[in-house]
Amino acid sequence: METKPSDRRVQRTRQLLQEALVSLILEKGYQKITVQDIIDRANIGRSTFYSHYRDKDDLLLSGFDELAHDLNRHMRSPETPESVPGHLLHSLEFFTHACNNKELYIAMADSGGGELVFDIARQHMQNHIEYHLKQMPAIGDEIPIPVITNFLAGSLLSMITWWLEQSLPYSPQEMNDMFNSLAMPGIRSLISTTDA
Amino acid sequence: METKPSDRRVQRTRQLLQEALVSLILEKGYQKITVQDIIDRANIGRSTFYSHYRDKDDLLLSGFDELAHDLNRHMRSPETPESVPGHLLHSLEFFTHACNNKELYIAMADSGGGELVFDIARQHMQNHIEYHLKQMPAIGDEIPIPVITNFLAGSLLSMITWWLEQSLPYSPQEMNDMFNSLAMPGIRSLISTTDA
DNA sequence: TTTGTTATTGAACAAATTGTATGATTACAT
DNA sequence: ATGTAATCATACAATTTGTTCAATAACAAA
Repeated sequence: METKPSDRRVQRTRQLLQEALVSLILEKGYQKITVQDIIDRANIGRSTFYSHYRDKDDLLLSGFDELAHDLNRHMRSPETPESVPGHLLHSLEFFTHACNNKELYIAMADSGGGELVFDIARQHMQNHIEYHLKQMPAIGDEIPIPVITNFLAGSLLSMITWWLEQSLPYSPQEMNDMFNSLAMPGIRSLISTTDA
Repeated sequence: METKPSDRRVQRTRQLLQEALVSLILEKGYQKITVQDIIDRANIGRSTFYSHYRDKDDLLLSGFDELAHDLNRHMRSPETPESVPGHLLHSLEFFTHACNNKELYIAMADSGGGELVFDIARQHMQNHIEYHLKQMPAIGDEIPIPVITNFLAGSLLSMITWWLEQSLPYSPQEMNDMFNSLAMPGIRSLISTTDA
């Protein structure tokens, strides 16, 4: 894939807008940001903004999309073996990715953009988690899969958010270990041990 | 506490506004609601609205406050014994309260008001959970209390939200049982069993 | 350098929304 | 019947939004 020559200007414009948005979120929170604020900081014309994005929301979500794609790329790279004893979810990838892109993550998690982004983030996580759950040894049917999935995605998302708000007081590995210590015993207890 | 005679009109106005907001949230989502929408539906004058509430947010949060107070009242009523074997958190109260006030809860959890309300809801839950955690037999210090608290509040909140979005497919008791099956094993594993 | 294409600019614009201020009107207790 | 307090209706300036359009700038190809 070659980038067309004329695309460079476009890309530069989009990047300036994204950066402006992120810095503004960290300053005053997403809700209070106005389109005028964004284009002022980015030095971009008003009509140019609206030729690229429909909305303020559109701009935010496009940034989130890139982030999600990047995360997916890291997820698929099989650096981590499939079955580490206690770590069945590859949750470490979430923590490290959040750590490596903390400004973006903090901006996303911060007041305002929240709700919009969180719904999508939870959906991503649930897809990922569901995939791993299905690879696990037979899980009893006492608790429906969607409930388990939601439980794991919710607690993981909550821990990551807390971690970001606290300015990353622990390493990704430590956070992941704690998450697994808290969340996985409940999951393991569901695995049918009747065949042993 | 007697309600002053002139307060009745005030109360009626406030209630009309609250109800209008809730019904509008369920229709179009909080974000897209305008103050004009609210006062139109409630048949309340513009200036009256602003004499009661500073904002759209203010109106939303005032409704949430009432809900939280009501929940606290139920929490304190000692109908449920302090130490049910597997249920150390009184999490059942959350589920039943959500069930009894589902319209309000759904409106609160629904797209838009989310972020605002969720921060406060999580804070309430964390306070409650922290109280219960401190009453538990010595918990090892491998995992800091705030992490545990956040984990529990996050997963509980996530499960309640999911439950509401799915239109209450299970009973409060069932939901609570599932939550405890998933969340508590991780907590129990932290309790120092060295003294047995 | 010249030419043609495409992105960006700047300004102006209507529409909608916000929060405030005002005097008239209503509800209600005494 | 009277007085107080809440509500109403309307108007208002200030922001914000998203669109339009002609002028300008960037850039590739000739």
